[in-house]
Amino acid sequence: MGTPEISAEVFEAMILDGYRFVGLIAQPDRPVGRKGQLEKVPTKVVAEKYNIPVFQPVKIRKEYDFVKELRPDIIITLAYGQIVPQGLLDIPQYGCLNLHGSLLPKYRGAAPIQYALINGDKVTGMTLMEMVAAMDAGRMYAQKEVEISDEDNSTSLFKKMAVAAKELILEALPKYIDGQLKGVEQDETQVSFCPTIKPEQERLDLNLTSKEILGWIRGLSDHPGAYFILEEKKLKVFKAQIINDLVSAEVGTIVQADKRGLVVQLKDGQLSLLELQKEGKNRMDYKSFLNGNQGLLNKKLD
RNA sequence: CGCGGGGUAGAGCAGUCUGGUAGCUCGUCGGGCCCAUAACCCGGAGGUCGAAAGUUCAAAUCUUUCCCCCGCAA
Repeated sequence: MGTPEISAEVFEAMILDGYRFVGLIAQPDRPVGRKGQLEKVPTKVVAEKYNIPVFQPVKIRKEYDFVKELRPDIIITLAYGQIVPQGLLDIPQYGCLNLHGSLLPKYRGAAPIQYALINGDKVTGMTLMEMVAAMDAGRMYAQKEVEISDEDNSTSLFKKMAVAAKELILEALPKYIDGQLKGVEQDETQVSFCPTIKPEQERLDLNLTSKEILGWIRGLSDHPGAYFILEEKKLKVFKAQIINDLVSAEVGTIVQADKRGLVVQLKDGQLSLLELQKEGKNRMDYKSFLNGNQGLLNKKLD
């Protein structure tokens, strides 16, 4: 069970490693883009390539009887996107395993990879765990750490996590089936959550510290992108760098706008904006942006 | 028929309302200045103005149709 690109990668790696799938469960295809055309979810593309049956129930909570007929030995889940009901968890004889994008018990929930960046973590990882009714609360069978570099953003970290997820499942699944993995209960005192990021959270809050703002920029880049407001319009920032801890102007003021950089004052330092996109325009580097947007010095972002 | 912005030199933009010599910033090439430079000065190259049709003496600009890109919403 899985839906987005990272799920598709791991799915295909398992197929190529010799695992036989009796079916794929994914979220329904959704209209994408301005034309509202339906686009196949990434895992579905892989499933069709290998002639694996695809199931896309609108509400898995109610529609899961078909799974009994598939007679799966085990169910593997990665970023499916719906809560899986107990009735479904009870079907496979070897149970249900979930690949989660954090080092549990930290970051239970929908957006663990983004939150690792938002919080400026240096390390995160994938956890292979038992699925239970409570979200991401089951026993842990194996983990694989992933280092986060300063250059990482959401896109690059997802790629690293996909690699880790492939390695983890291919190493650990045979051991699990042989009963070699005992599983460890999660330390409930260390649990933290990372709910879905809402659209209003994509707007950068000038009350935050420079590190926190940089975290949001990295966590939301390349998609959907975090933004400031400049002259009533959204100004997305995809890449930025903290250049010093000076405070020489009011927070939000553009203190430099020339070929050396486009720099905004934050409450505890100055942030150089490197890749931007104004509403209705293409994404570009700061030099191009400044060529077409002159006179920005001393203006304010909100 | 969901709402909105846009397509002009390699890049980013102005010019379109009010038709009349193709403009700005940057890059690039050549030269100069300097101990030196991403700084400064001088000069050059580089455009079928997204496409097609129409109106006009004359269209980047007005009319019509089409193509493509982006933001929002889903």
